[in-house]
Amino acid sequence: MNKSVKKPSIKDIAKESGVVISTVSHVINQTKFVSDKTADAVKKAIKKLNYRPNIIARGLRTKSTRTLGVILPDIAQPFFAQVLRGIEEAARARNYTLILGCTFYDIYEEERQMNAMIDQTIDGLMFFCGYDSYDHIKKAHLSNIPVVVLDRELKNSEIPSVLIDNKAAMQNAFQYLYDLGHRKIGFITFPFKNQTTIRRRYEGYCAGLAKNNIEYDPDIVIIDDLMRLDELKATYKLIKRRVEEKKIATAYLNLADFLAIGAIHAFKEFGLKVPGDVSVMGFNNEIICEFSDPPLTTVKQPKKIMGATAANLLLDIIEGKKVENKNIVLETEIIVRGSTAVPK
Amino acid sequence: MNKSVKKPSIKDIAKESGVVISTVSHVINQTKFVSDKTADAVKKAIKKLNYRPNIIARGLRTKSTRTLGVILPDIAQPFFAQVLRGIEEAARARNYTLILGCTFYDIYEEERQMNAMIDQTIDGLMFFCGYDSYDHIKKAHLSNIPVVVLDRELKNSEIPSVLIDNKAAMQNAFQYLYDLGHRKIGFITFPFKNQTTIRRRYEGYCAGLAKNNIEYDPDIVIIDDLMRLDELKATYKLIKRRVEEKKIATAYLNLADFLAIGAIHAFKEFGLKVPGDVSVMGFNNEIICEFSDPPLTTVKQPKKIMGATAANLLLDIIEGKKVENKNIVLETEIIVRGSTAVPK
DNA sequence: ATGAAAGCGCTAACAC
DNA sequence: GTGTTAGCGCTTTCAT
Repeated sequence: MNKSVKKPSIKDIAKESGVVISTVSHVINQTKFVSDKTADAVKKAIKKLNYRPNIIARGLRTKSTRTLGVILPDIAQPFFAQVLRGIEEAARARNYTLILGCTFYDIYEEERQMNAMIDQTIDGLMFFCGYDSYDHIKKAHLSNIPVVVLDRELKNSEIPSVLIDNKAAMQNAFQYLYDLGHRKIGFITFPFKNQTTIRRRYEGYCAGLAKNNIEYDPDIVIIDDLMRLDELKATYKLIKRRVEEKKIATAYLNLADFLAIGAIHAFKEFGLKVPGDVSVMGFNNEIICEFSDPPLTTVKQPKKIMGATAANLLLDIIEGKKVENKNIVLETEIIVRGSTAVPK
Repeated sequence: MNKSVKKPSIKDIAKESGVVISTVSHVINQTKFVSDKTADAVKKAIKKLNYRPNIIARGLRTKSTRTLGVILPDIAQPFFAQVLRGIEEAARARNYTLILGCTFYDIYEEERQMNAMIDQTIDGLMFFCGYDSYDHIKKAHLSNIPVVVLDRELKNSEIPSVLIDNKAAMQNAFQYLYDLGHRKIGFITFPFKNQTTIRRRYEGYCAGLAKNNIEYDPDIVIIDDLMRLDELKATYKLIKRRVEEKKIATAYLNLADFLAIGAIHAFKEFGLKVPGDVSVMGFNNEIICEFSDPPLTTVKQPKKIMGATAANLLLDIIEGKKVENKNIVLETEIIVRGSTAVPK
């Protein structure tokens, strides 16, 4: 039916070029000197049979597959997708392939997939944790498989990490609004039980209050799990109540851009002008910020750079390069667009 | 320094449990009956030494790695991320792992990465093509590696595919606007040289015109490469000119949601009300549609289902199941939100 | 400069 | 029901 031929192996090349397989191996890997004449013959045979070495077999010998594992909660979230893009480019530039696993914020999946990847003898692992449970990561690290954690820092451990200073970034955002003249600054977030990244941003908000001697006002802090990406309505309801009760700040910081945009929708719906009546600020600088009306002022995370930095750090470790700093903190930046202004 | 021990192999388990390695293999793979007693001993040893089989070695023997390759242009685009999510879930449910490659619309990368994956002896390959060049895919298919193509159909080939009917979907969208009362319906798109998916949508627009006996009016068709995701300004400029020249339709279909949202921004900027003065319709039903102001009426593609369908199709083929339909066309649906209305 | 051969960890055919 | 063994495709040590 199909004239498809078995993939040629190193043996076939040896036979074709009249040498022995180890010689073929040496010309492929340039691991020993081979005379030009034989080398040419081998190369010709390789081309002729369209031979490419079997990475699996090589991996079995060398214990390296030039493959990196990436575990993250949900590829459909733009933040992860962007970071992954940075990882992908960096890995590719150094000739590594990526294996991807999504955990959907399931801690058991995290561990299960990690083990599955280790079974594949990946050369290293990059981790976005869904929650603050790190035992499995520490286990991997202890059994000598190189790990880099993203977007989180594992205190009191030797585990390398790449992240931003979420607290400082949010405090800067607070200060930006304060310096604009705002004194009633609110905060909108998910709950942060067991999720350090979220908690750190909240701490940044609180630090901003403290620094400027403003008292914490629960009326203008919305902490609710209902405001999921697909639950714009919940955000409406939460904000509607505050508007009706006139418990509204002159400006709101948000855990993330899409929360901010949900809030903007709600404010507009209830007759408040953005930024005229209320300023709104996001976090992450997703593409969506530019498409919002008004465009969203936000805190920019260097997402692609974060990915590339982590990948290169991991590869440096794998390749035994000397790395001076294993806990890299990247800079953030406030991107001013149209959703913030001086208060009335 | 580190007390880390070599990973146990099947030999270690054999020794520990006092049997021979093939027996261990049989209890692991349940490939032959083993007496309860020995099986228990083996299982105990496995647990004790925390043994997990080396997938690489197994792959070398069995020619199967339970790994699927996915090649797509850019993971940071929500459409691909969503489809990938469907792939991931389906693959995981059937105990397969994913390898990911991004090509960034580089046709050489497509082929390079495909080959790299085949070297890894993946069990099958899923492909989003950046352009209409399929030779490398056909080559893979001919050398018997199972392939499924997404979002595109390879006419006159045996290659399985999963996609929507882009032409019909866009024509339906046209009809929706027509039935609303619109007679001047415009179209905004990227150029579609060598990109079938885009061209099919354009054809759907034209078919809608033809079906309703409306003449093609170049004044209200915008075909331009400048309107990239990060180029909101280009969209402004393109639309501004039309507004100034009063060459504006009462409704616009768009190749994709973000183009539609860019258009909405521009229209609003130039004093036109959406949907009062002009209706706007997107394509894809990204999350962003809900966050737009007004929320965007659009054509929904079943993205996760597309991914899952493709993954299951591929796995059925790999596992030798009988599949009746290798070219699956999924249904689309018009999602009505606030950006469309009857014309004034 | 090239060849022979062991062995990575596993599966599967075959023998007992 | 369990054991023996060949071999997947490759790298690498050692001989020549």
